Amino acid sequence: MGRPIRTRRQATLASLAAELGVSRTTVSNAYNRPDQLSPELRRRVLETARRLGYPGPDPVARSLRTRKAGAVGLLLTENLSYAFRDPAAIGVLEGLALACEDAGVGLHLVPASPGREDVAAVHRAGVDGFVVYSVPDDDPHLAAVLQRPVPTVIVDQPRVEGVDRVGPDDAAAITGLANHLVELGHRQVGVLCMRLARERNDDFASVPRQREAHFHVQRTRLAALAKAFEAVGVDWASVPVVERFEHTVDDGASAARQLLDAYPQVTALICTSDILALGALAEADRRGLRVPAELTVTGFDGIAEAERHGLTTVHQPVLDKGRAAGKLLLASAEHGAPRVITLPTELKVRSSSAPPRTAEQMWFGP
Amino acid sequence: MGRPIRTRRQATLASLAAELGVSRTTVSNAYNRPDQLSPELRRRVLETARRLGYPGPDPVARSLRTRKAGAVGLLLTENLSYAFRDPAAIGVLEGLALACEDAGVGLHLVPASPGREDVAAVHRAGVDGFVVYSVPDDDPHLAAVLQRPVPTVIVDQPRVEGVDRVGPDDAAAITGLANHLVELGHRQVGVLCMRLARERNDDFASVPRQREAHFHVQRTRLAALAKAFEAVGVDWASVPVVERFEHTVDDGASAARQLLDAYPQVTALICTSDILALGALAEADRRGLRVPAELTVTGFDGIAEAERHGLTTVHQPVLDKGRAAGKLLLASAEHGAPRVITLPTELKVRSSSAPPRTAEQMWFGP
DNA sequence: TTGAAAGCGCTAACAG
DNA sequence: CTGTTAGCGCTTTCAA
Repeated sequence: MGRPIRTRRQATLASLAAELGVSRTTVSNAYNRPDQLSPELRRRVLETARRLGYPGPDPVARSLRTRKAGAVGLLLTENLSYAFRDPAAIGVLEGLALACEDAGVGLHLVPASPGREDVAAVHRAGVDGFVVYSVPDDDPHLAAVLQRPVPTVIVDQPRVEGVDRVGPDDAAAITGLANHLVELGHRQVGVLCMRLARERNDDFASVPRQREAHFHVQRTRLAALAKAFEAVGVDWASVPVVERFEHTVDDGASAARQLLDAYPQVTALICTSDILALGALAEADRRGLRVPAELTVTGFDGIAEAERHGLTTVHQPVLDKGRAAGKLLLASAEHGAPRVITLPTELKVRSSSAPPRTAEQMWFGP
Repeated sequence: MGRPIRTRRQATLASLAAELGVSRTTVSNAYNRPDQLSPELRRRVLETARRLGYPGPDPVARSLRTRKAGAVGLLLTENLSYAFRDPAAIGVLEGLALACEDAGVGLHLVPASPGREDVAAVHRAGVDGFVVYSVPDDDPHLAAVLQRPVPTVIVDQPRVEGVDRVGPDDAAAITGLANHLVELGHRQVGVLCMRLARERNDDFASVPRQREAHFHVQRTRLAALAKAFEAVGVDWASVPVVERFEHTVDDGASAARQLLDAYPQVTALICTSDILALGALAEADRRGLRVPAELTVTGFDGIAEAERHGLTTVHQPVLDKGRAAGKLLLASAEHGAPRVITLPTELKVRSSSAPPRTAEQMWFGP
């Protein structure tokens, strides 16, 4: 509650109409179509409403009748905290919220705990459509969303046949980054990536595991990296890839540690997110490895903190991504072909990447 | 849309029941009370549902019937972007989202643009209660919320008679900070504060303006500062207070510039938020003023970045604040007295505060 | 301008 | 375990 005792919803539109001796239509019009009745009558209706403590038409009943909930649902998988701690996710959320605000509709965050397979929350959400942000291919909540007879837009992943999608061209984006490293001369690289499946594996990821990853984005980026490096003769099976279930700077650091401990010869650490890369930078610092002189580190996303740290990365317009998803959903006219919006990305070469130290330099110094 | 042509909601619970030759109750039970019918029958119901493309009970209709929307509304005033860019606000949002997730209810962000007085969105939101986060005393959206017959919890501000509230003890918290500065010997201080009213004033704020501020938090903090400094003989009317409408690091910097240009003798800059303080720090750096040797700067909130910059500040548990608000709202049993949860705060003395330089030091160096 | 009729789709007693 | 009965509170043709 919050305020003094409030008797349970006393007045309804009907009781108000009765009190006034007019029809329900008239009262309804007083609220929804002011031009449909005399100002004088309207004033009387509203005043009586105030006197009776009638709070105006019940939003749920109205929604049932109009078949419009006035809200869009947002499905974020995994612990909500990650969404609120990753600047890239916050950017998407902000963009989406902005689009909703422009349209005057609410944004309903669906409670989707990872553990509790609480698909019911999806069924219970009174919304006109869903935006699904970056979930695994086999997410049960996503399945539940797709069952609902409302429009859906997926951001980033997964790719579902026939469903609208907004996201970057991951393969192209990371290929550009890989080419940058190839041109610099890196051949001994290592990769730090985010979770590849719903089951935890804080360890090296085998090639089959990479190929079968349940997260489209990671799968695509790894595949593109493999292709780019194999094109210059690198045997991808020999490239160490370390996976982390949680997406934090600390996990990035521990992943870098695990990788560098086992493969000290690596000259470049490619991270599939800036958060992980920031951790890698911290770990390099901890072991006294100079970046980029002794180790190149790259990220992905282009968050503000990456810029402050001079991280070479791929920037993607997260705010626009969220906004585009919202607009797409809200513009959902009946349409045939699913729509796909591919956002531009930009390679940001900064001070964390440089040519690898040659063996000679290793011995005689730079 | 998103997927191939989908005929408009064909099946309903009733049509399914008819098709199966059972009553609506039975179908409803198949979804909501599995233990109320034979597994065999339930299986048949669910299978037929799938065959007919029945997506399960309509959430809005269910809400109307059960009188439970399964969501709580969140009213954030002002441009949404500020909420998503202030770490303190994000923390509150995260805590609230967590509480909602625990309870399995959705979190509905109400679109409340500052300009467009779109109070309708508040009326349209199908929610079981509202959390209002930090809005001005005279916010029309808040008024609309209080009109709705659902529980409400206010976070931080304003204080409304009879409404549940969660927040820190601002006066006590900032008094602790003021005493710290007083003990260090500061008497010539300046203040950087956030907006004091809904109309913009990016300039010095007169004492009357401070006293009549429409934002309870700012008003309280300024009053407490005044009291603490007047207690040691400082004439508050002579203390410069610069106000900024927007809450960004850049605005903090420009405010600091404006203040220091006019009052170069100031030895300490008290900022009512870490964001503003971070800007002040940047400005001090820009003009070559060493902190804390030549200028003391303090903040409020205790965000992570403040810690990285060694900012002396008052820390408040923002995540707990959001979570507490959610729990309070969701626990809303009928109750008499409004509840108030006061969160603990902690003065964090770090490296941005030190005794003021004496005149002697000014001439002869430290 | 105003009113009467007809549900939107579902759940909750309660009785069988 | 299943069905019958009654609305939840509102909007919306269509007439008057």
